[in-house]
Amino acid sequence: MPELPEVETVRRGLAAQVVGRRITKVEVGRERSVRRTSRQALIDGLTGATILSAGRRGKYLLCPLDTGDELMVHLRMSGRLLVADAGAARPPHTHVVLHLAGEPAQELWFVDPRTFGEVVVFDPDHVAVEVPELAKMGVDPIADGLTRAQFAAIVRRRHRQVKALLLDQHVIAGIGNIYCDESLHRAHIRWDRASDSLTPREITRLHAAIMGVLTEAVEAGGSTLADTQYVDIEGQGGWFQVHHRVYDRAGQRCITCGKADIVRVTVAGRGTHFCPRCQR
DNA sequence: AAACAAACCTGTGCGC
DNA sequence: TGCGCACAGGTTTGTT
Repeated sequence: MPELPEVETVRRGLAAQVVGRRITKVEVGRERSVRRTSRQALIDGLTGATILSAGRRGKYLLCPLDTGDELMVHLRMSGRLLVADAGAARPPHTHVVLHLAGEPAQELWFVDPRTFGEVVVFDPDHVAVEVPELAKMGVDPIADGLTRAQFAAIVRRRHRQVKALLLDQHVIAGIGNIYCDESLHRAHIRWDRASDSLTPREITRLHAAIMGVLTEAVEAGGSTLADTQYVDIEGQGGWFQVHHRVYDRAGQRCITCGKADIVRVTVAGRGTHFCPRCQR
């Protein structure tokens, strides 16, 4: 579910509400959410620790602790982080609860119906062993910055369908299905173009589209679809979905050209939305 | 190297 | 109203 803009919105919520607070107690309901290590490892690693900051790399949330360890949360498809007053009724599928010291006492809930997401505490000195994908992650367009020259090198160096390339977290970190389709539409490029066939002008357009879409989506607090699955740490939805031009608009008239209908195809199991007239 | 299918799970929305 | 199927913001693994 959440892509870079949604995870960044959650990160900002953590920075505003959770950073600086001490974790007084940890509850783990469903062990699957902490499967990378164990229930006990999470409890031992977090109890008594203070959260020093809230960072993000791609779709990974990373919070250094005063113990020297680091808290990592990945929301995957259906994960949510919510802050609530201590003792408040918890929603279904609340698998991890961190009790936060302070006035008022609050709780940070990890809620995840599909249980693809995970919570883990790791030692950053052993990141390559404990969270190996972090070491292999590509450039984050917002956190790291991504210049046109860097982007040009990335697309020219490989021969891949451009959609698959944009979704590959080892290459560029943070773009998911929504923002991929929206960026390709904004750049007027079809999903199945070979990355090394893009002209310099197309590379310029696509780079600008990615940076623009992601930046605007972060400013909008991300996208909350009809199922209202994604919400920020206070339970509020984002509103970038009102700017979607292709995602989830199959069969509807293209807003850009006004002359063709949005087409949806399945590529590698992912719904792919585009305008056959605008994108070539 | 690149592309696809399946796997991991639960919930929802749709057609019948 | 109920049933069964398709599908969902992600990532990994195995197979062509």
